[in-house]
Amino acid sequence: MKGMTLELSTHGAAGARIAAELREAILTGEHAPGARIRQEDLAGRHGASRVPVREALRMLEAEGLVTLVANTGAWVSSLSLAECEEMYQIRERIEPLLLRFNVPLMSGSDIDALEVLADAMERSDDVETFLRLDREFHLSCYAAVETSMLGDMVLNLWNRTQHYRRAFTRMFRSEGDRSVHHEHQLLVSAIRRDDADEAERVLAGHIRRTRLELARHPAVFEN
Amino acid sequence: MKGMTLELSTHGAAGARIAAELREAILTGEHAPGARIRQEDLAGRHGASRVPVREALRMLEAEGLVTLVANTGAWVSSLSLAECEEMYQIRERIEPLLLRFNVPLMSGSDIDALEVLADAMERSDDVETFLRLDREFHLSCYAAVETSMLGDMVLNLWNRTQHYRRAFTRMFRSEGDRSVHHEHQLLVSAIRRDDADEAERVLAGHIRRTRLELARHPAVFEN
DNA sequence: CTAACCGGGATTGAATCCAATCACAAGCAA
DNA sequence: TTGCTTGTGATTGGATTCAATCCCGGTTAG
Repeated sequence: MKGMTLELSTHGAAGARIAAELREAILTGEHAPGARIRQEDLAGRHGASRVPVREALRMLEAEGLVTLVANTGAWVSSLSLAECEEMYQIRERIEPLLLRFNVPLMSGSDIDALEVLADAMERSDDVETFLRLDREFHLSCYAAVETSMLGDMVLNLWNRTQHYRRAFTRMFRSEGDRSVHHEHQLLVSAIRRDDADEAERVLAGHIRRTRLELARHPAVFEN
Repeated sequence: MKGMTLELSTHGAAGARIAAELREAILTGEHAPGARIRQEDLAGRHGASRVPVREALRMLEAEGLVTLVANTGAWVSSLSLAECEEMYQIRERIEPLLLRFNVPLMSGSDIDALEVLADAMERSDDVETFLRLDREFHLSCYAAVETSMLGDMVLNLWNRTQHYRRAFTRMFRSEGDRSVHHEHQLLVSAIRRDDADEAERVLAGHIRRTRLELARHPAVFEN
């Protein structure tokens, strides 16, 4: 009876916990690309030693969120416009596939929830809620299929480009782009009709248009 | 003059070095899927302590080559047939894209080298050389574009499925499949004509056919 | 005979300690 | 002033040490 299963014995998860919090801090923008990450800081902040901190940094490096240089330090990764475009091109190829896997698995209420998200997003004016709803909308399109490596890859691509999506939205959202919402509606409609082919086409076009829009605003990647 | 730049100051690279050797041991089949990996063993084998060993394991876990369970241990990752098929479907979508990036960058001698590989592969009878040449042929199709994350993703997919490609070849190569060589020739020909669209189509079909062939032989994934 | 229950050995996880490297500023020479 | 050198403090890399957990026997009660 000494197991204490209640507090889910936190031994053996320190690295993962630190990685999760640092990942969150990067995704929320609390740590911007290029920011230096000091091992001692992180260790202190989490009440741990530097050993699990270094494991966490290795994990985030593998995810591409952190860049490590031997004997020198760790920084939040940055992307050039070319790299970001490459990621969008990859997304354009694989997200439709993931969507195809999901379409036949989604229930009516799943799709209703999707529509609610799309509507809420259309009405949102705050940048952060817009970003949060957009992310949730798209990831919800892929939530029906249980853990798959394709899902992990897509999530990772979203994470690595998150900062630039935020920067873009902050700078150019005022030039309001209605077609995003239109495409989201088309996507929901195709999913509801169980038309995977059409859903794939709409999603690919949506990502492609977003990429072209981004390429038209290289200022997002300055400094 | 104490710098000793000759022996490229090995400090700060122990984890990476161990990871590279373990990765190689997994890819060559020296460590099969399911095999237990003990930290102390690896540490002893490389004359290092367990700290860099654990970093190496984290890296390989992120690559999907190793599976870690907290407080329990590390094993060489295995794949189910379904997971392997998923990876082939992903490859079918993204390798043509990577090929498209490369086609316009390849020189005449690059393409000649490709043809030499295809011919050598056709004449090979040993399983290991067949595998090595097949891998080299395909990866050479992507070698012109410098380091890109798409290239990393593709390489990773090849690595994770390497063992099952070997198992398949060992079991069923006798039922000799000529269309592989035919498709390789078609691919070289399309690249030489600088026809990226056709190269994409041929490659996607090639990967797709390989996947279907694999799915027809689930015995590869037993045990 | 079966199944639950210890307990020791093996193994992993994390903290501490020491070594190696780097960034940077002060000093020096041209 | 400008550029190079040098030494010192800050920071990371790796080894050692200690703690927590798990695996797997044997043991014992039912």
